[in-house]
Amino acid sequence: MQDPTETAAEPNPGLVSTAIQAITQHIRSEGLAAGDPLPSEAAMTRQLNVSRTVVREAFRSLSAMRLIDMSAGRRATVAKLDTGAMSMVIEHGITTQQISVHQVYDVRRTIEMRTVALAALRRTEAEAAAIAQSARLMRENFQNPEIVMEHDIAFHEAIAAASHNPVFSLIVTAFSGVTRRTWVIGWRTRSSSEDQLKMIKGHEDIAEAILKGDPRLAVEHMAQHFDKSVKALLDAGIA
Amino acid sequence: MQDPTETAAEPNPGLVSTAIQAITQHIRSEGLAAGDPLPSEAAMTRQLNVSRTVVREAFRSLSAMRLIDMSAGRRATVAKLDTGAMSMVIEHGITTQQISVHQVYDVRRTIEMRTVALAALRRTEAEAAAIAQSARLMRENFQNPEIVMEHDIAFHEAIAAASHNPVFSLIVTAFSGVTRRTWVIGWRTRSSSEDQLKMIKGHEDIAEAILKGDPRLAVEHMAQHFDKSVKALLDAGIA
DNA sequence: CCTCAAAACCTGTATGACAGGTTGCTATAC
DNA sequence: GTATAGCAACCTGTCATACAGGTTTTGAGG
Repeated sequence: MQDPTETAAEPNPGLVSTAIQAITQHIRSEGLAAGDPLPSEAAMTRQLNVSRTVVREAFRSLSAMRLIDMSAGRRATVAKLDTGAMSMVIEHGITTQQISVHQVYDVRRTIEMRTVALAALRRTEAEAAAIAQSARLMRENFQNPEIVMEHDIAFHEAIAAASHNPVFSLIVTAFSGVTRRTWVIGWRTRSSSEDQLKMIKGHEDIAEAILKGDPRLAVEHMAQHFDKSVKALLDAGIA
Repeated sequence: MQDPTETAAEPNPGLVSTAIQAITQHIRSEGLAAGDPLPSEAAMTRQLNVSRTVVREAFRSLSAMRLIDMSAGRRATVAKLDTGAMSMVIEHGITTQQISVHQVYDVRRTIEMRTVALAALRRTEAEAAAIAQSARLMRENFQNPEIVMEHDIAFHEAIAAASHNPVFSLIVTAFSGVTRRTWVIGWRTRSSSEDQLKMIKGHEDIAEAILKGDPRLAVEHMAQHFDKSVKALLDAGIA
């Protein structure tokens, strides 16, 4: 906040940053959509009058953020919306202890209270079925934590998808990485199978409310689910 | 979901992806915090037994996501949490028409209904003052839309900061770019100065509720604010 | 018109070179 | 003994070139 170089762009733009901007600008001005091809590195090299090294680092940077897709031999293409970069930012915040798991859960709760309501209102039959399916698979595999976790994650992502707002999906999916790192901890604090099955029951309740198209009920069950999950993490000592 | 190469890592890892993982892994395993230095490119080159080109593209990619800071002559350092990458993802979604402004506003509304409540509960005196200050500056400059907009953005970011959850700040700030592109449109639909001042009054109401520490009232005013903003955008034909 | 192989083009990676910035050490001056 | 100036070592930024291997285009031959 005090350092102007912090808030403003870069003090020294640097050729690579310039190239990155040129590429994104190209996407914008040409009105490119997902899947459309971008200029080749050679073309960009001529246009910007810089070395291929610079252009390549720019392309690679955009690829790392999953804004473009690169593969050998083919020209880069505009990418479909993807969580890649967001996940990495969140992970980075966690591993460098700039954000806590608890804080992520608070955001998740806020968002999923909304996605579950929207899902109840907007879900297609297929989406309702997919959500219920994930819940069912959790129960069927409840002796194998790893598998239960994956279905749990799929469950929440399916609800986000059923909200029909890709921005919600984006954020929920970005948090999945964190979930993968902490889920088992929460599971273990549910010492008895009874507790574990009760937690799975919570998911089934949510799925049922979505199927019935009852947003109020869905929100209520989701709130309970999160309260229990957060409590489990707190009990395990996760700040 | 159907394509395994989509969810799993890359089909062909690629040396650069490997290097990126190695660097993030280094941060994790060494427990580095923001500001700590990373190995030099030369060191990484030796460790991974790849060319400097590859290592460099990896560093540059992480720099583009703002996970690390690079500058000439100095070794790269672990970066403070920054919105950079998230903003770019959102912008990319908007410009390639994979998400709509309306969808972003729906997410903003969801999140800011929460941040405003948390701010009312947790804000320090200084934070409450900063929020009120932004609202005041909006009124003082209300003839200059550009300036009003910047204070509007600062207002919402200040509220997010006062929630004391950096993840909320991260997301709210990531949306600011979208706001900058659409704000003026909403402003123009408020044809009369009276309407414009009424909108500014809404901000002052929010600031006051936060100062009073009344989350319920704050949420109520925030809800009204968003309802009006979204209506203004809809009137202007923004989907 | 179809098929298939070569050519043209593209990205992935490696190597070497040099400019310019940063840091730390050392030798000199005080 | 201490402070300082300057040099050496190291580091990143950019460029040029080369070649391997994948992809698309083209054109010749059937």
